[in-house]
Amino acid sequence: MASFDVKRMSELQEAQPRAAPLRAPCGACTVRHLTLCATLEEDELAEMSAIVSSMEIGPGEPLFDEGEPAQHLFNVTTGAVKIYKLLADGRRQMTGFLFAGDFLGLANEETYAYSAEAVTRTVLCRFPRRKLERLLEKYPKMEHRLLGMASHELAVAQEQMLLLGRKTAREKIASFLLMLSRRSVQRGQNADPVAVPMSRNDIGDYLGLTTETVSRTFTQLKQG
Amino acid sequence: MASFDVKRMSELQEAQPRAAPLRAPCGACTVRHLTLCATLEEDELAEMSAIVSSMEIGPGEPLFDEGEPAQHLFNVTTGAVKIYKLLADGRRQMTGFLFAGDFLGLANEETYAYSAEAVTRTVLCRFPRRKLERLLEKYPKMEHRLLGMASHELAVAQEQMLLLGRKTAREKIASFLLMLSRRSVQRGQNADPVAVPMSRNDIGDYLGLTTETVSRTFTQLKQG
DNA sequence: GGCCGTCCATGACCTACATCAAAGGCCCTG
DNA sequence: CAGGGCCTTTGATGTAGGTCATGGACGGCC
Repeated sequence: MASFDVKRMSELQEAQPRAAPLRAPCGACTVRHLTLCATLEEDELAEMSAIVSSMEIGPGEPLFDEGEPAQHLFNVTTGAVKIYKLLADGRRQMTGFLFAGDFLGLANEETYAYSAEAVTRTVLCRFPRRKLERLLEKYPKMEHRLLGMASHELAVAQEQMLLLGRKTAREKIASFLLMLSRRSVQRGQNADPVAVPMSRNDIGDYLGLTTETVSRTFTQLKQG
Repeated sequence: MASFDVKRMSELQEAQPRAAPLRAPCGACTVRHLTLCATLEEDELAEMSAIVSSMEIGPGEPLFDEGEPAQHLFNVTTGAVKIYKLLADGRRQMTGFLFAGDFLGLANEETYAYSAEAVTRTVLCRFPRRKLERLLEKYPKMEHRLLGMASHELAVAQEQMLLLGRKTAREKIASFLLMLSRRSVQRGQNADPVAVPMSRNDIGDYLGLTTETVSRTFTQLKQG
């Protein structure tokens, strides 16, 4: 993990006893305004509470794998998750890093289109897919919200394609750090000494670079 | 344009007098089953007809530019459209090629997140954004359908990130041809001598390669 | 406290693809 | 039908970033 002191601190803060899946008190949710649940009234929130459960996973633990039946959807409460796709020979492409408030598991096929795994200790809300779908049917404004989130994701994905296809290593790293900084601010944290919770290897697989190039470019940017 | 005879033929077929925007007879739409409108009943379709207009643009003509106010959404009826993002110095990344049945213009910001331009002579349905949004509000199943389409787009985008970040030039070209072939079949056309309506340059900007590398790899694949 | 595994940094070298250059084909237009 | 653009192909050469190898720092574990 390493890197910036900020990180060490936030990690300590997050430490808490591992608990069995637990009914989540959605009313007290700190990231609700960022998520799917932002649109809900008091009583609707209760219906969400009824189908959601909370779970926690540690660094490196898988959430689900590409190709697996998509039975749950998730919402990150605290921590960070990476999502990625693999080629047969092991080459890997991260397609995103997700933080508090981000949603994952959306799939219109019956199986997940990518794998997901915790970067740091992570707490998530878990929704059974069928039950959530029934709720979406009942409350179109939730589906509307979800469409907004999906089309935002789509814009982010296009920006990432621009990065992967056309930017130099320096530009990739710079864009990456700026992205982290912006997200950090969004969540009310420091913008400048930004926490970089993921490994060089993960970053490389996100930016279409090797570990070595990431490392070299970091030191180059620190100096220059 | 060039390439396969198939192409020349389809181009001739498509030739037709340029007409002013026209009320479209949605009932007769040949690509409806592929689109947003697939879910609609007779009377709902009439409401769509009431807000849609048809338009036609020729090869190279812009549909809209990144950053422009997003006032319309579009559905491709015949032809092909490319969508792309630019860097300040002119580097370009195609983020997609769209064919009959594909939807574009979705934006949760007030402006388009990418530019769009015709590859071949193209006919589209055009929906005023506000009016379509009102219709979506009225018919949640349309919004549901749209969410399905968006999440499909998202899966495609992730596949493309894998390609851009981790595949070799050969693999990129091969994947590209397979994608064209699959889409062609979806639309009831030939799978094998597949039509390649876009230029080497466009393909390069789609795959994160230069024109020269695309050309070389094509000849290499033809031989090997 | 010593051992191991993982991460990070850095150097030496290599290669896939970019860049630069030139020439032929096709289409349009005067 | 001659001339100019644009697209494509192909060759020669350059280089950003990959690959391979080494060593040091840190952390977990017996």
